[in-house]
Amino acid sequence: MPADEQQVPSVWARPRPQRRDHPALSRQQIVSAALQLLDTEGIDALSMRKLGTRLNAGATSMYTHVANKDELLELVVDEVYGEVEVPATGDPDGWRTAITGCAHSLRTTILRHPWIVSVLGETGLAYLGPNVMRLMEKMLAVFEEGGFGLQEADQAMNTVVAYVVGISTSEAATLTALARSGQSEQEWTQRLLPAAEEAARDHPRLRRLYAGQRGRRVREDRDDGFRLGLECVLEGVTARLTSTG
Amino acid sequence: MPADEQQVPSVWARPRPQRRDHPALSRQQIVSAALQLLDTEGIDALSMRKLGTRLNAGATSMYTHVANKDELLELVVDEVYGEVEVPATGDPDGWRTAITGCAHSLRTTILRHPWIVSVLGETGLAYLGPNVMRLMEKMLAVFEEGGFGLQEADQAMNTVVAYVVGISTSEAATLTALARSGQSEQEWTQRLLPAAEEAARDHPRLRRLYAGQRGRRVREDRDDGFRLGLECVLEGVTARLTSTG
DNA sequence: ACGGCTTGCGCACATCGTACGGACACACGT
DNA sequence: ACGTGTGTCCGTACGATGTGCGCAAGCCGT
Repeated sequence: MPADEQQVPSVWARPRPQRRDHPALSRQQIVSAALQLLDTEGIDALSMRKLGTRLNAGATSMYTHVANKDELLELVVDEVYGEVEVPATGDPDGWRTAITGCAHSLRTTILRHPWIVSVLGETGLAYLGPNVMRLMEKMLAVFEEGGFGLQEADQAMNTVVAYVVGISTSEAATLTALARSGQSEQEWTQRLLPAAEEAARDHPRLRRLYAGQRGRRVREDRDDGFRLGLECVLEGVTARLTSTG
Repeated sequence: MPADEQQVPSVWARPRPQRRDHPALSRQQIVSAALQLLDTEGIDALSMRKLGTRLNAGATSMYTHVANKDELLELVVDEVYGEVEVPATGDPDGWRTAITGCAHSLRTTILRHPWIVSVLGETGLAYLGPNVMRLMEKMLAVFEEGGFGLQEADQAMNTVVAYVVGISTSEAATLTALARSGQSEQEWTQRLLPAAEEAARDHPRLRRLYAGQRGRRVREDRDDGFRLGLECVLEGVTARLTSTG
């Protein structure tokens, strides 16, 4: 070993890359990094090793802060639910606009993190994360202030959320497929349309439907469809679950 | 032994374990075996190797009939959608009962194959499988016979399906978690309830809700909730998308 | 000074999807 | 009769994954 090894400190002499001045990793950091990785590269790209590298950490270092990958995903999902906004209601008639706002916020949140729908089927919504609890409580509050009883508020919430999640699942799957294809939405639909028309050969109604929307069905159409469907759901909820409806 | 023993020749005389008289594996066989494996052991248990073993085949033999695992999953999903029944409508007012029946069939189909919801987020509903196409066409037909225009029928179908898929996603996730825990539904909820109440500490409405359903929320309640929500959705669809509503 | 506690990490293992090339049985042109 | 495909099956191998285990190293109370 040379004497002047301090000049270019050899790996051995290095004063340990300041190890434990304070914990270099935290659960929150891990969750944030995972969220970012998921958003930029999709769900298939999330591996513990890659996540570790992002955090200048070893692959298995996360296991001191998180039990396993599934638990990490649950944490990230709850983090995402924290982004959903529930407008406050002023007057008793404001519940419908508040819930409408909440539904839109939920949808855009899901579409901002499209990978989430391939995790929902495993965690469900009933896993008791704090942000999910907060969201549910707020929605229940809105319905109650709107004159719903607790049971009816619960039923209404479940119905609305189911609709939003259902629509968003299908939309998010489309978004993911589109992102994976690397094409623009125009190219993608143009390339897919012949196959769709072929598959609809024996189905006249589907053929008419496709023909009617040749090249369309872009974001604005999906937004309108969502809005209209939501109005249907709220209409029915009003009619069946309130006395004033 | 009869003279025509060539019909059942001895094992040794048999002309090679009939290799290529006709292909030993078929796409349909593979899909069926995969479906059975998924139903009995869940989505994590589906690996190409295990599937091969089930079929007395090598691990990579399936790739002559199926491009890759994702494509296999798409095929299985379409197979499952083939189980959904759409009752026929006689009179123009029958659309609502027909769609109700279809919605129930869709839900029970999903709950019979709970793993499917963790695949829906990747394939979506718009992947053009023949059974999905047939299902959509039938639903559109029911709505059209009920007096809906094509656009309105499409909108109504999307709304109803979204609601059903949304509800079923959450229910299927619960079922999967329950199956993984290996406990009975009673044990499971009993064990989870303290955690739920703890998580609801700062959320009075959720606390009341949990208190009100101590130990309940079993299958009958979920069925009733689904039915009621579906009525809401159909009510709104009637009101907003038909002229007669 | 010393021993426990917490945090991070290198290594190893089992398992996964699947690319590749060979083997085998048939169909067919010559 | 004999090559020459052609379609089917599988043994092997490669890279990647989740994660259990044990060690190292700083920190803290004694």
